[in-house]
Amino acid sequence: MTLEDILADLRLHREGARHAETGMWVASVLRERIAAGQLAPGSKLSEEALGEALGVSRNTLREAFSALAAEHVVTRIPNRGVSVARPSADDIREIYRVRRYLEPAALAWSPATDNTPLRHAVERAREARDAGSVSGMADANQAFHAAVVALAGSDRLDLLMTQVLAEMRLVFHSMVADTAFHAPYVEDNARIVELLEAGERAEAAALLTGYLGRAQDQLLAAIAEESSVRRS
Amino acid sequence: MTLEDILADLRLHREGARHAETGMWVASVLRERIAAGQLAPGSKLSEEALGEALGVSRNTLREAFSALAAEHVVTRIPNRGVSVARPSADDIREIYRVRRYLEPAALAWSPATDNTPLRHAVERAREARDAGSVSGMADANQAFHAAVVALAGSDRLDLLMTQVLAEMRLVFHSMVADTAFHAPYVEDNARIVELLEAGERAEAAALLTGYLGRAQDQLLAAIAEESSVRRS
DNA sequence: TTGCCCCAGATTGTTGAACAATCACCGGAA
DNA sequence: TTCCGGTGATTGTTCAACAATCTGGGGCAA
Repeated sequence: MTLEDILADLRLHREGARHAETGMWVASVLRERIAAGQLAPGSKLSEEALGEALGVSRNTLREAFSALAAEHVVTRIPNRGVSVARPSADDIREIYRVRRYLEPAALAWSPATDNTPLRHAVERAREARDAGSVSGMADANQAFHAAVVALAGSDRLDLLMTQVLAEMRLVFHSMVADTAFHAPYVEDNARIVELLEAGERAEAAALLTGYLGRAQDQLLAAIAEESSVRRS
Repeated sequence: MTLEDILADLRLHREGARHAETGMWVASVLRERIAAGQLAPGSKLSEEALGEALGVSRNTLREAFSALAAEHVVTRIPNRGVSVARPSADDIREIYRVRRYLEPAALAWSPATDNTPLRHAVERAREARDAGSVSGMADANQAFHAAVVALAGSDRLDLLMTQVLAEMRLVFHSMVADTAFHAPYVEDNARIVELLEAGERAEAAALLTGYLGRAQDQLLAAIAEESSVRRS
């Protein structure tokens, strides 16, 4: 799908939401498109073209860009505009740095709460794996990790995790996704839920920490591969 | 100092910073004023008055407001404008929820690094305490907790902590600050550094967790007191 | 008097056009 | 080839206007 097609598609969304929060509405539309991979990492987002497509003024569009830039969904370079973020190796390291503190802490120190969301995510991941759906597995996995952080019951931490997971989606979009990457983690997640329900919080946290370290290394290797291919 | 004085003072700052990042410049000026307590919690920030005072258009000012609202420094109510945030009891609970996960995690799981910033903050706090400077103690304490999170080496977590601490300053501004509140924590912080240097990370984290819980309870009690006084 | 509706004034939300500043590209000179 | 300078395109910022919404108060009925 070319960028022209995307713009044409966006033109169809130009209904409601006039006045009061138009900027945020634009931001959510773009966020959605980027998360779905319709706007590939690195794509330049022209103010004029997008504004015309969404039926919104450049000023309002700019407000949306500011919000997305704060979320690292989009990269803004002064006088050169914004483009869909393309996470670097350093970005991946930073993402996992955040996750390696947030997720084990939530597992280890949260008050006992309902963890059906965790079990549900594991179940969905198994179904997706058995159906051979890569995107299904990725989605279920994201839901699992979001649920882990949600144990802490903090809106701020949930928001941070949401943003980090959105950036993770960008990472996946800029590399080839295959079943082999996601599959092993399905049962790791299941094991974490077991440990958590057995009250072995420290062990659950330790397992998760190790697993996040391995995932990071795998991604970094894949990214290195990818970029050397791109160079050749 | 009346709001009129503040505006007059701001008018003097209208030099440089034309083009390229004016919006962020305005945001930083406001952030500074709010952190210093010159703009009290609850103050309404009129677009027209502020824009005129800073010599900046309403559109640019709006961009600054968006940034500050994302940081919870300012509260934005649609069609009713923005005002300096006045943290509620729930906000305080949320702040401490974030801190009770972030800070112990940084203590417990960070790679061994240089912790002279921690020692330095403790030293500054002791000096401020001995000099009877409440604001000095508050500043040193904030520096200590920022340094704790900085152990993790994550820009994102640092940023989150910075925002949380900025909100803490607002909490202090909306209540009477006294020496008795800050003093006991000076030696607690010193003890945490000792434990950390002795390699007793888990103990350091546990001490911090308990201390944060107590601080939260104290603040909630103080806020309840304050608001009942305000009502009478 | 008390409570409610509705209206005018003020403020915010959004737009479109304009100009300044900066960048990317391209052709010519050494 | 490499460097330099101009030119067009895009972004950064301002301004003025209008639409939408809120606030406060006056009049009206109970």
